[in-house]
Amino acid sequence: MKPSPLRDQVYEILRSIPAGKVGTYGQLARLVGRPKAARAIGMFMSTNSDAPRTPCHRVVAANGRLTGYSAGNGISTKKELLLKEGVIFKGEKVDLKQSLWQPSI
DNA sequence: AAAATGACGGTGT
DNA sequence: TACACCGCCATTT
Repeated sequence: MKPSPLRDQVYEILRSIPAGKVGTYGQLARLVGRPKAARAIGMFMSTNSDAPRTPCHRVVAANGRLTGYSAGNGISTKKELLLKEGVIFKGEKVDLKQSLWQPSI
């Protein structure tokens, strides 16, 4: 993948999300200074080559829904991973109320 | 350079 | 709660 400063920055923040917690695309977008670039952030995840290194599976939609995953068996694998890390699920969605990552304020 | 694409978010009905 | 629409952004063709 071609190097992208913004992508690298997103990955760096993504690495700071602890196991058992999840972040949202919009949240990451905001942290990199592009509050409305959630969509672009999603593209960075899809093109991620650092799967094991970057916990891209800890990123979910703002409503807690798992919108995609490039590795394993897709959403299923992503859900299993999060569940295994201790993330609380509410049906098909993540219980953001308890598992939403809260960046340093 | 312009148009199309996609792992989004918010609002309205 | 479910579905439809619009707005936004970076990457790719």
